[in-house]
Amino acid sequence: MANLKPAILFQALGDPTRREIFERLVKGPQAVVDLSAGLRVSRPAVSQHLKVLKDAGLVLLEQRGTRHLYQLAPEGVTAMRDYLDRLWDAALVSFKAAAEKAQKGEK
Amino acid sequence: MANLKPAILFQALGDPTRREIFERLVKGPQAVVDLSAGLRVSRPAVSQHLKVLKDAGLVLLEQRGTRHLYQLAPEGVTAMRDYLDRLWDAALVSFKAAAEKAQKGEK
DNA sequence: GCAAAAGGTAAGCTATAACTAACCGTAAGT
DNA sequence: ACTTACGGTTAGTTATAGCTTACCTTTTGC
Repeated sequence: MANLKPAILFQALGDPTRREIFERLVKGPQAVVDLSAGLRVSRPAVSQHLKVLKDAGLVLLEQRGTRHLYQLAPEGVTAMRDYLDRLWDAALVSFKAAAEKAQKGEK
Repeated sequence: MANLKPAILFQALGDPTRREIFERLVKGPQAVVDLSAGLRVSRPAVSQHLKVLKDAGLVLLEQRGTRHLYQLAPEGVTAMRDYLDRLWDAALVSFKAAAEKAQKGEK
């Protein structure tokens, strides 16, 4: 299935249009037509962006007849949050280590 | 100062090299020379990336003589986490709303 | 005062990401 | 069966992000 690798996730949300699509899906599942209405890019462009988001694991697809309903993928969001959390923790650790080292050095 | 707007933040971390630089700074403050050693891009490239990260508010600069020490900017990381948290909460809300609506509809 | 070290900036090149236009497939309605 | 709605895919174009090379400034050490 999806990678859920930070590299792919951040790159996917790095594009403004893609992030706008992503944010619109917060309100609930939406079809491609509804999404492209209100966006200043063509419908094929939206399709391409959705493919990127789906491959990244940020979005899920449910086909209802001809309508393709896209919605947020919880795992994608949590994966990014986890990444930032781990990063943050690691930063705190090395910050503490540096502080203690400085203490010893001053003694 | 820094924008701390999601658009800028995600775009900054969207680039692989930039994310690698960012992750290296987790271990603590580092100078440009040290950063570019081990990266397969030139030092000017690293400088340019650091400028982007700094403008985005993800990185702080402290000049010590000729050495420019870069370190993580806590606000940048927390800004991204907050963004994802809010997004997540909003998604939960609309999910609940949709579920209740479906309930009523089935009654 | 001069050389070396560190790093930012400018100019120019290149790869690629994002877009549109055109096309095709499929499901639903009449 | 024919038509309409919906949406994915391809081909081709263009803007730009990222890179290197070259250059300049500033600080430090001798």
